[in-house]
Amino acid sequence: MSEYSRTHYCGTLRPEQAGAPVTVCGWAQRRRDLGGLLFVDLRDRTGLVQCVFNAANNPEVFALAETIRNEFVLCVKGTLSGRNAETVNPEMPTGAVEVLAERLIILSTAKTPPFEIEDDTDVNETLRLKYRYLDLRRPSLQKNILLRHRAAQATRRFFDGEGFVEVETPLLTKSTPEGARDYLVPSRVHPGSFYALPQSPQQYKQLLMLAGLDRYFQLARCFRDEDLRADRQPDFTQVDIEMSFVDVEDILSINERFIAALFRDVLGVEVPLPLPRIPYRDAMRRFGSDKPDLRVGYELQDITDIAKGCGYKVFSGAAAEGGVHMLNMTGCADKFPRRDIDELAVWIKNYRVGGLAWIRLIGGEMTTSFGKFMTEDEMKAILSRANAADGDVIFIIGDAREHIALQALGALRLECARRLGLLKKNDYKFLWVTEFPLLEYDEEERRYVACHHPFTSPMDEDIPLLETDPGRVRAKAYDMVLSGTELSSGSIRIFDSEKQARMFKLLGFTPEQIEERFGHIISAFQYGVPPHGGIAFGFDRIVMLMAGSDSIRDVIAFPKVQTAA
RNA sequence: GGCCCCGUAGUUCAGUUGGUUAGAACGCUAGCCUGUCACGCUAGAGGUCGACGGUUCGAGCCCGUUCGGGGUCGCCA
Repeated sequence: MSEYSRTHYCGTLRPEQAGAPVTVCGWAQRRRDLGGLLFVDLRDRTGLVQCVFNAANNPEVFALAETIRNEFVLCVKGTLSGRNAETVNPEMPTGAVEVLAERLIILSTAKTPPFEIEDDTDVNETLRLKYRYLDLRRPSLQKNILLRHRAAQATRRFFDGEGFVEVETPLLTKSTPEGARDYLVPSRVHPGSFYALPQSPQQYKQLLMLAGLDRYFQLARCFRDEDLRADRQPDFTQVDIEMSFVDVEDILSINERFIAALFRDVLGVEVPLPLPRIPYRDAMRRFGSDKPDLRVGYELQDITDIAKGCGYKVFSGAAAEGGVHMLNMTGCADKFPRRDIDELAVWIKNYRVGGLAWIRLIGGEMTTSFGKFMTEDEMKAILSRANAADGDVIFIIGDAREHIALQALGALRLECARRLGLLKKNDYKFLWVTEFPLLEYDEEERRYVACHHPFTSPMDEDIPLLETDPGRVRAKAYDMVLSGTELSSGSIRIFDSEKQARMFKLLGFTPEQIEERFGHIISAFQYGVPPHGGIAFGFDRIVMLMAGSDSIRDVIAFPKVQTAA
């Protein structure tokens, strides 16, 4: 035992231990010097405890204590003492006790930190990241890191309990064929060649199914060389899962039980199961998003039929090729005065739409941005479909590209909800979005590309459409969504080599490209493939939402900034 | 790559129409103080107003460029 061997953590001391000799170690949070009496709040990861230095009892120790400054690292030996009733601090968990210091070891001195190590200081994030080791001393970040740890352990417990095997897959891999940009690592052995860091362990986990591991999981580090967002880092962690002899139902069932167990174990929050399921197409039409936020009640409505051939050229033009959609913010006309609507009309252009049409019904009067172009009947049809009443404000967006109109209106729905204060942090609204499209047409490459990845299985009933109408084929692909954030994404894989060949052909790969990019996995698939599928959760995002944080950086010990530095 | 926002003591901010020596709070330093806990009191130090250029008799403030940071769209199989 060294002379500074700790007997107790600071934040754990309670009156029951009074009278005991204690040795506590930590950082000086604050010093209160009353002349002959000196108080030091000592901090470790469990919290604070007050240490008392008394000049009358122990002048030498007191003299040394007077040199203590914030963030000095100390070892204090003494006796734990219950405080007199009038000196108890009810604000602190350890407020009923204090350490009467008999010995002090200053283990390390410290410069004055560039910002105060406290939760309620709102310090510039750049500075906090520069001194991340100091930032991480703040209780709120310590709490987040601990929360992340508990979430990771709960994840391992759950999947271990369900018979999953944790397998590590390589970080230095062959470049993946499609998707995000890879991070590259030069090879010493093969000059001019590069390893790619994995965007996900996709092909490895499928090989593990071929290998007969049956149920695999991994807390997998993944890398994508794309621009950052508040909820996106180039270097992140997935809860990666793959299962054999399953179809969509099995995957959804076990993974919603996982998320329920996680929220119960870590937060004490009960997630009602089964989670609601919304097919992708409905999600887009009702919410203008493939990750709808169900904390918001307002839904979109399709008025393409009414808009078709109406007097307003903007609508009729959009309706002819794309769609016109409407959002009635019922009873919110007074919350969105004309000035705010004009502001939203400018803001919405970010979403690549031409503008925002609106109807405002207030005080028995109707004002609208487009009424003069419509017949009375056309206007009535819109109001009737909106089930409009006095006090409503209705937004309408049309575009020749229907998904653009829907996405813009979906973004507007969320922006309105944000302004109305409807997005509550502790309101956890989960759902599955299912039946994602298998393919989408890439205008630049002039071919269909896989929405998910080229191993995603089409839905059985849509297989006949593969060659005739590829854009309409739905996939056995699903996302779990929590309050407007995509938590996970997965699919059932193709395990039939004939079907896989059709898929590659559809994607426009030449035999040479297929051999070069997927040759390895295709030859593996000739040796007995179980039906299999999986999913991957964005672990950082889950923890971010659990922590009630707006930024993924708050739950990563050493995050990157927008320039990926 | 596009759009929007931010940049003034160590920190968080204020700074009038462009006008003398750029302020406050917290923090820091020194002194006093034996029951504080955001201790108190007294005194003090601390600024290239992100950088560069321009307009002006005069710029923290106006204009341009640029750097750094954030949000977002594109992008993210």
